[in-house]
Amino acid sequence: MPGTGEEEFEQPSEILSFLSSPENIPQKQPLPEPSSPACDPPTSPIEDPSLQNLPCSDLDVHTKGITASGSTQLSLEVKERVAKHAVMKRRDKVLPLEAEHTEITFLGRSQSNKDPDQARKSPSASSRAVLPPVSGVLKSKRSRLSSVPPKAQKKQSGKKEKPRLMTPAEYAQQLLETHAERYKSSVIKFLEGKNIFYVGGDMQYAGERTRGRMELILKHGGLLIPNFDPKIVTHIVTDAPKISTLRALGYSRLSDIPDHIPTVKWNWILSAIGRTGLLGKEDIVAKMEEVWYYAAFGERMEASASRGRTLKLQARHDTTQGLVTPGALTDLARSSPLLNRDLGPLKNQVNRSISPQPCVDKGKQREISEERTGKNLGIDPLAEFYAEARAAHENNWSHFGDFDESDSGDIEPTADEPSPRVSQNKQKRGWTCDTPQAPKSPCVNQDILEKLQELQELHKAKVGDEEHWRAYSYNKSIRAIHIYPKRIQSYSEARSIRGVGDKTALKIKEILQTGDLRRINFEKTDDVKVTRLFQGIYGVGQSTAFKWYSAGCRTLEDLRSQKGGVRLSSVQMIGLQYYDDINDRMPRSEAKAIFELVKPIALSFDSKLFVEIMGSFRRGKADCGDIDILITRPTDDGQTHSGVLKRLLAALHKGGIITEDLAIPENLADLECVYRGLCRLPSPGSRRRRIDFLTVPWESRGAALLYYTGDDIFNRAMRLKANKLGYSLNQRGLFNGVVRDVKDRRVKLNQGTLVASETEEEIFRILDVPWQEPHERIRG
DNA sequence: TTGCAGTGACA
DNA sequence: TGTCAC
DNA sequence: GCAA
Ligand SMILES: O=c1ccn([C@H]2C[C@H](O)[C@@H](COP(=O)(O)OP(=O)(O)OP(=O)(O)O)O2)c(=O)[nH]1
Ligand SMILES: [Mg+2]
Repeated sequence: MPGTGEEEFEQPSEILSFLSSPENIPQKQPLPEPSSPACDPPTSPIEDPSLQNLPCSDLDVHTKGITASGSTQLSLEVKERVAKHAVMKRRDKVLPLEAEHTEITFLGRSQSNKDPDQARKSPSASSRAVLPPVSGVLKSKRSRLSSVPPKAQKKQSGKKEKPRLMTPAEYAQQLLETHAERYKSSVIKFLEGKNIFYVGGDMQYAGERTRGRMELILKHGGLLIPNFDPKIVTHIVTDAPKISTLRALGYSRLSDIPDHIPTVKWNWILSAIGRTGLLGKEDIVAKMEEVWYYAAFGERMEASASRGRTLKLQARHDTTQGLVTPGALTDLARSSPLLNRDLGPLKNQVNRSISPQPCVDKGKQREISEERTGKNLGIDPLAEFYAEARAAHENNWSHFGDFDESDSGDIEPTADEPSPRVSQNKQKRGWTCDTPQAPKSPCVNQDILEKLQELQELHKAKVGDEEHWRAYSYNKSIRAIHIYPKRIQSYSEARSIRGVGDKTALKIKEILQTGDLRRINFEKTDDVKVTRLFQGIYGVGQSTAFKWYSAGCRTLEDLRSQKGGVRLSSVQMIGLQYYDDINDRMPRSEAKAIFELVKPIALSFDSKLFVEIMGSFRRGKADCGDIDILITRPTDDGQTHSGVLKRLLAALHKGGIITEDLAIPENLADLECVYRGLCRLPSPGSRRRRIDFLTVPWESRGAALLYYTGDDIFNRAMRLKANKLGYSLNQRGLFNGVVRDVKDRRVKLNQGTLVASETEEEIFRILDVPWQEPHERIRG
């Protein structure tokens, strides 16, 4: 519809001012504009190249207006919060955008600015992760049985010149006998009086990590107990999995460990060491009393908590594993003796020697695990700590100020100004204003990213809170690594990146050393594959998928034939019927074409309607998983958009554009409602596409725009930041003073008072998030 | 140990 | 309420 | 899984 653009341009002032908020001004796209010309001739008949840019002067005027009025409006309190938050703005920010954008539309007017390679990009996290099972299936076989990839073997044989092999107990003994004296040094002996039994990852031999740690224990005044004796030992320090730890202790159950002996992780000591620079011995020792915080096993938390802490962790495990069918099935399918699969690669190692693996000789196993944890940079058991300290000083990429997990920081694409500290070391990464460029998809750590992404997808497909958050966490690690400028070289370097913890760092190390990540194949079991297939059906999630799997279904055909008596809801039937279509992403041009059919119809009902296409389209993505359309209308003339959706849907049904309904708003007359359905271009051979309508009251348009533009991860990050600042953000607005139910959060007792909702920038500004164009709001 | 966004539709 | 989706 |  070439006409639309023109028409909109002449909108009356109120609309104009709404539209001219920065997000709607055609961007002059300073984008990287990667070479490749081959791409994306916008095939849409609607695409009209003749519609050119607006003069950008609007932008300045508008922005000025906003800031002026804004500053007077900000309450002191708010300012303070913002100022406080500004601290974390100093982080080094990088524009995370995938150089993806093709065009930014302005009410039909468009400016195309094609970008080639977006299409190849991995699907955004928001898209339903239904990778065609093929990819998984094909790859999966590979090294399931050969647990030591060739590369690894080569490596080890080449570079290991290990000192004499000793068991941990032997080494501890030796230390006690020969070296104890040398630790009279000036370090704070916060371990004085503590008798520690240390369990490393490997019971057979004391690896370099184990040795280093034992020395540290002694160095800080601890007494190492070579052989566990409950009458002597006061603390058990272990990073090993439950089973190994128990074996080392000679117990068969965690509950056999006497209650007076806290069982803690190495972190317990590590963080105490970390405090030596800051606190005196007293304080450190006091801190160390909070032993539960470092409890090695959730089940034992109570025991460690002599100071009356209680726990829910056990319960949590119970509930997740208590989902009988799925849980049991998965575990059975694994035929692994280990029920707790959360222990990461380290445990994986141990596991291998136990589980029905076409086993590998013990020696090799050991070397791998040693190698992973030590060597390279990491011989030093303090490596982690150094890395952290270093990070805090010279490396602004990671741990920064002591500001919470600044997910909020992630919201910001790049620092508006280089913080002084930042500008010095890291000028390489085109700073501040200078860098409209995403880390290229062939990122230096690409191999790592791919592996982690795969793992993330696998976890996403599983049931249970645990898996859910694990996937969430992977997302963060992945983004952090993606942004990280250098090739990661070691465990400690990985560890120094905010968002990469112990488990992930170990995985990275494995990838670096072996080029592979066994955890992937370990997780990629049959049930996960099938389950992912099922979850590709619209309306089917983890729960249903696992239910069907337990009912014996394995293929879509099984479902069609109701094998095992499974029943599909009507929505799921539609989802199944159009499985391929729905899981396909449409080219941007098609989204546009459909939209351009819809919009005029809506406008024909009421020319003052605001009808825009949102979601990935507005973010400029080259392909869209669906079409998201926002409808609202100014109320200055006393009218509203109430009822238009109903009429619009009727018309679209009639015109054969909408073909199926998936969810119909409760009350079509409300100003705010949501519709979901399927649609198609009325041309032969066209595929079904998902389409969503969202109508909102005019006053909510800013918040709605923000919400509906996404991406989802960006939204969550933004909302998280809002919370941290004491606000609450949703699709209707930004609210202040929301009181939440203590214990059992999430529940709001109070709706709060509206702070902002009419424009996007207002919300950005109050939250002190630098303005970002839709195409910059990509975090998936 | 806790929290990790916040909502609507549907069965 | 749990499940799924945005 | 990560951070606090
Ligand atoms: O969990 C979610 C999912 C979506 N959204 C918002 C952001 C998103 O951009 C918008 C539209 O959702 P959709 O699922 O269509 O995602 P998209 O960003 O448009 O990507 P796709 O191309 O897959 O449609 O709704 C959320 O806030 N949270
Ligand atoms: Mg979408």
